[in-house]
Amino acid sequence: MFTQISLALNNFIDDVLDLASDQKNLLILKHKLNLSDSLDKGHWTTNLCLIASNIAKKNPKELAAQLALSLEGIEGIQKVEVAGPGFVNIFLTQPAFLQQAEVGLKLIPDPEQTTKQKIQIEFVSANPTGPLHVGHGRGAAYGDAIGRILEHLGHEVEREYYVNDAGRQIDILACSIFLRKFTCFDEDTFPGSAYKGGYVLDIADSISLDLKAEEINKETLRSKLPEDPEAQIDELITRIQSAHVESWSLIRAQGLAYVIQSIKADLTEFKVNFDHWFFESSLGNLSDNQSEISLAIQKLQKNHTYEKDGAVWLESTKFGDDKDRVIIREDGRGTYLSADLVYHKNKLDRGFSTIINVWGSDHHGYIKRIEATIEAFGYKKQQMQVQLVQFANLFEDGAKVKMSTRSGNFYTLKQLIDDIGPDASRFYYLSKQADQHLDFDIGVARTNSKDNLYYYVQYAHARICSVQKKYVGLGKTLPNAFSDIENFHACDELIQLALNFSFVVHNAGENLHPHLIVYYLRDLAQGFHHFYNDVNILNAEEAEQINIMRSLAVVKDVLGSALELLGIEPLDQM
RNA sequence: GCGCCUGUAGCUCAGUUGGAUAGAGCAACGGUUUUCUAAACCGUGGGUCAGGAGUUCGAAUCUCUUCAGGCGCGCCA
Repeated sequence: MFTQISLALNNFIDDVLDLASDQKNLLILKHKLNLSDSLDKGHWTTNLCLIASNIAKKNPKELAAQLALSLEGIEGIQKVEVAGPGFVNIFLTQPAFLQQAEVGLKLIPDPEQTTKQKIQIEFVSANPTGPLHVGHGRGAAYGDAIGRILEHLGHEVEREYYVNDAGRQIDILACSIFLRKFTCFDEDTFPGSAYKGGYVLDIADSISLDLKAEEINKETLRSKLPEDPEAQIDELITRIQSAHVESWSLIRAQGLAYVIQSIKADLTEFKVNFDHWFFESSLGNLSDNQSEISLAIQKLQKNHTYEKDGAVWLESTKFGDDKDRVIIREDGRGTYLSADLVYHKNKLDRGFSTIINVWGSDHHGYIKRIEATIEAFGYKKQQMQVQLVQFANLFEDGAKVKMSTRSGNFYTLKQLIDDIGPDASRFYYLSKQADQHLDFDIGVARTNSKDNLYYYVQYAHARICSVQKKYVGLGKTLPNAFSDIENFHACDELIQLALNFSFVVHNAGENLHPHLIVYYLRDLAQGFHHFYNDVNILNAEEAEQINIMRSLAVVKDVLGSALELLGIEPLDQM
């Protein structure tokens, strides 16, 4: 019916309203055809006449009366009412209404008709210097859900993880492993800027070297170190690197591989799979003037850079940034930005129409400069969408779970998954808009009651499965169509709610808001639980029962699909 | 100081891009089970949508402003 009605609305716009083409386009863009939020407002409702009256300067109620007349002739429409300031409420015949449920899962508007886009989502991209923690989990759940939703809407999606394997952080990791492996410091003198987590010891144990502990001069290593922790760690890196060239590169490579492997394992357990792992190191080095990074920077240097204080600056202010940025330091090394801007060029060169970056919200100041560099390379900044994700606070029994990355004492994603499972974790991660603070209460996620929204939703799905099983147990076959529907009204509200799935998915996809699906699931589950308590299904009269079972199958399918869009497996029993 | 985000019921949050009477969960109180899973359901109370001004048929939503909170402003990554 959506298609027929929206066709009629377009005809109305063309034939009845006499508009200039830009006014017409505005009207087409702004008017809405929605499922009514309550059945006494009909099944469908449109604000077309309200918008049109604004644009065409005509009386909305007169327009609405005209529109109502032209809609009433359409097959399947029972009556049309003008309501409020000029809404048009459309009531369908019961067969036409239920007919919609038969295609309940088919999205409207149909994805086949929308333009298919090639979209890339880059997310998580945590530095490979330790295990993923609960903050990363939120980005992982979010990016993956967005991917699923966009795929469901018919787009082609690639998921990518950007591995920062070239920077100083990895040197610090390697250094930490070395210091642990050969116990170069006591616990209380261990360098403050080194990684102290237990996993560093695990990595140290996993690496076998020819280097013997006796060959290391710990005295020299520890002597006259700078006070400043950052300078101290840099000095340690230099000393170890130059004294033990081979062992150093072995530790660095194997340590990195170990961490990446554990990150991959955690993500797999979390049911997040990346199509592509992009290594920063693959961009090459600035010292090699034929490397990807050098060539890209040379391109920028033709028009958009200048030298000052011995460094190379990108004129990012020309493209809307707040200040110009250094891309090559005084000492000739690149900045973090230099690699990152080349990475973004690389992504856009690969032909994605849109690239979505999921970043921690503390990076919001970074958006403008990346947009500026995208434009400097000749792309449009609108091709990149940045979605910020706030960190999640963990609570347990009302108290905040303390986390300290510095000491290596933090709640890992793995622990969370082991504790409440990947599905409940994902559900709660996605239960709030991504760029808002999230208070995640593990205690609630463990409980078996209505407090736990996750189980409330799953229970609705499981209950339908259970009724279906009983129904089949009575020797009956699950109906695959409605029958004799003129007077079947028991499930009207439930079906209307189920039909809204299409609109929720579109909305969630357009705005990159997976949390809308969580709230929709809650509403649909609630609608079902109300119904279930009101109606004794298996004692209903035969014809009625068939139609109820058919309706519930639709609701079950929608619940299942919605859960799967969040990466959650629907439960058949609990 | 500049920039971004936020402010909705006691608490945690939704609010379909400006629509009809602002919703839900928790918490509080009262009720529902010889019947398909009570991990459920029903009822009651609870609001100056932070304050103010503006835009229009119509504002929680858009503009301006005040107040309160968070974050970001490196030749760090």
